[in-house]
Amino acid sequence: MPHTAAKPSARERILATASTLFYHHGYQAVGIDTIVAESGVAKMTLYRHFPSKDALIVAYLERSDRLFWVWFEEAVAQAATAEEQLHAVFQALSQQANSPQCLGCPFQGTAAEFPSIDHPGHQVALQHKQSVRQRFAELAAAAGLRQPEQLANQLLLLMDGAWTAARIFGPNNPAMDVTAAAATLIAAQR
Amino acid sequence: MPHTAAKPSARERILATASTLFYHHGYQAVGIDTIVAESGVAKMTLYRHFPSKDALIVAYLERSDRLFWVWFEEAVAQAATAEEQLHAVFQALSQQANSPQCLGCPFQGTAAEFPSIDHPGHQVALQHKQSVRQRFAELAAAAGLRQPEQLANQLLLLMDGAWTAARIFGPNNPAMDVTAAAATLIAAQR
Amino acid sequence: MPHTAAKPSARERILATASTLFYHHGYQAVGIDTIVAESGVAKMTLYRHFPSKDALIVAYLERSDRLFWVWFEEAVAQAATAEEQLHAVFQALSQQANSPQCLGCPFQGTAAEFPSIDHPGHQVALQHKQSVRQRFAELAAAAGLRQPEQLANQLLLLMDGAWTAARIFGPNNPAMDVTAAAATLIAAQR
Amino acid sequence: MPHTAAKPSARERILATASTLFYHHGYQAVGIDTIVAESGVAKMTLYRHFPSKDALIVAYLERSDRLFWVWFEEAVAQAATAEEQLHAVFQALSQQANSPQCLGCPFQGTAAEFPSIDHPGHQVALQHKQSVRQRFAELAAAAGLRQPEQLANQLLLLMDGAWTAARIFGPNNPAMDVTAAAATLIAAQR
DNA sequence: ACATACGGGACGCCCCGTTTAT
DNA sequence: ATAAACGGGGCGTCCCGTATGT
Repeated sequence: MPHTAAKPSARERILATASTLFYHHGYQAVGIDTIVAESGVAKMTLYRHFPSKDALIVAYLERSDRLFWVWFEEAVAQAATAEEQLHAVFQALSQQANSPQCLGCPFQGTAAEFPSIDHPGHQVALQHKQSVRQRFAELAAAAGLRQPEQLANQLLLLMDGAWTAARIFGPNNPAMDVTAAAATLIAAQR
Repeated sequence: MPHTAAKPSARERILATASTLFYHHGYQAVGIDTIVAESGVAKMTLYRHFPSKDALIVAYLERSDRLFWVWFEEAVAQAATAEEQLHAVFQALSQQANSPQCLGCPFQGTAAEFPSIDHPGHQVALQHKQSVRQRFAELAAAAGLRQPEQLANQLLLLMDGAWTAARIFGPNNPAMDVTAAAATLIAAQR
Repeated sequence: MPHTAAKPSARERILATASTLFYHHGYQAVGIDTIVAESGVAKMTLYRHFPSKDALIVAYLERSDRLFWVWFEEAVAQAATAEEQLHAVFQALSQQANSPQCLGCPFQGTAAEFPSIDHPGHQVALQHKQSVRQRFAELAAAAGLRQPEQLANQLLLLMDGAWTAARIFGPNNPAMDVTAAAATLIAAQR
Repeated sequence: MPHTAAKPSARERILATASTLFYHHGYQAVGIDTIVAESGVAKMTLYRHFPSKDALIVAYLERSDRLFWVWFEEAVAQAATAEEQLHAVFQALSQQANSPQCLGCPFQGTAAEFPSIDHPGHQVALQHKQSVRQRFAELAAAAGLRQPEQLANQLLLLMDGAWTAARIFGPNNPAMDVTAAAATLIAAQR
């Protein structure tokens, strides 16, 4: 049964609308009513698919996580060796963080609006960052670098610094030098 | 008997209370009534000193900026040469970002809750980050390093990455390796 | 089973509650929050039905006007000739003004709390009194009395004096003699 | 020691200012700050002379009572016999109630804004009205009329009706016929 | 599934009567 | 006497989640 894709399901419409709004304005600034109005569904429909606003936020974050890894592995796939793959990720990051539509990392915003580490949104953000760190460590180990765990930490710092720069500075921000910084840190572990 | 300011002024009490609350819970999660109740002043008193919540937020950010520079220059003052001063800053950062009470950088949270670059809070955050970047460039130039502007960008990325790690991970986070990363980037420009 | 409006609508509950509170305590002494709490509705519900407190006051006054005329015409209906109808009104007035739950005329209180003749509440009060005066004139003319306009003025003075007595004195007030006074004034125009 | 009257005492200035404001705008609509500003005294001075706003209201009402009786007895003094004195009072009333600056009876407004009969202001109003009723009864008895108590009640109703008309209608109101009405009621008791 | 309403609660900004400090 | 402070209250708005009616 081919999904004819002509009519996106209500759930997807809601999630897409909420994603855009959350990413651009934050969570508390976007009300349920706005999401309902912009996605053109009834409020009860939203609450049948997402039992609460927090659940919708978590769904948005999981979607963001999936999209992040698509982007990440796409960059990785363009290089052959593990070390080159690390460089490729930071080249992609430099481009992404300086593109006009980039507003930084959704998980940073989540941790900012929900500082309590117990909040479900914060938990998703934490797990996401841990996964990124681990993926960096995997690539560093595969590249035969000396201290893969320490390097993974340092690369994570660079990446989050780049996302922050994108958020605060807008385009043409300090993240333009993140590729060189990553290269320096990687080279130091060779 | 010197009356050594035994009773802090109402303005300072309000600002101190608001600072703690804003830093721990964000802006939209903290209501004026809560600030009024916790600081033990009347609502009218608050509104005489700060004409709006936004003005109070800006005052909090300016205070945060002052405290940041006190912290920064204290670290700088403990080293002799400019290059050592850069190292000192990142040693202090590593400590600070891994201390239990650290919740990251207030300006990052500000930019997250007020994504529009026109918002007064976002503007204060932007100027703060630009000042940090410039101070890094000054120190790098004074140290006779080769590309002070690029290095300043890279160090700013590291610093913001460390603040982000503190916010998301809590204590014992990847920022523990920020000192080594900074040292590597600095050494690469020698 | 006829569903005979078993559940009074929110609008009516609000208006009934507000009417009682306004009549007993005045306008400025009764807050929106009190009305909301006593009528058991949400504040937004109140503001959906009445866009402002002034609008609610006007609705209360219009309701009072309707109830006044129901009371007035009920008294009129108990007599046959126009002159007897005038007497009947003042008999009802004497009773009403001396009943324990009577607190006088709502429109007098309105004009007292909103002295400016331009205020919407004052305007409603003025129109109400003009209507009463006109109705007296109609009845006087129908009774074939000599100076119906002057008599209408005088009867209006008596009626408002009775309402004032009820308000200030409570039960057993000078309004007990209003019926005789009206009879004397009517007889003088025969 | 002749009081040179050049410098009215602070107390009198406050009371005069408050009287004008209370009479024109009511009690709850006039704030202490306004009275302080308009009378040009310090707030502490006001509170040294009047321990509370209610006390100031009572002082205003007592002053109004004194002025009322000056006005009343001035009218009485212009007639010889008791019956003519009653007529004179209502002639003065008709004039007063139709003068442009007349806003009705302060005691009616008091009873309207403070419906509870226990309120100190309401009490002053009640005693005032009782005194007027009694003075009418005295004059009626002195004139040898038949039912002085009933007549006093009726004349009080007329007077309060006239004050109400002045308040609600402004100038050119039904109180223009109050003299004739009083004359009719008096004649009926001759 | 849409649209509308509802209940409960919080919030922002403002004003008031009164007291205290300077 | 100037000025600030204080506790309490008020109005109008918003939001979340639920319950209607069609």
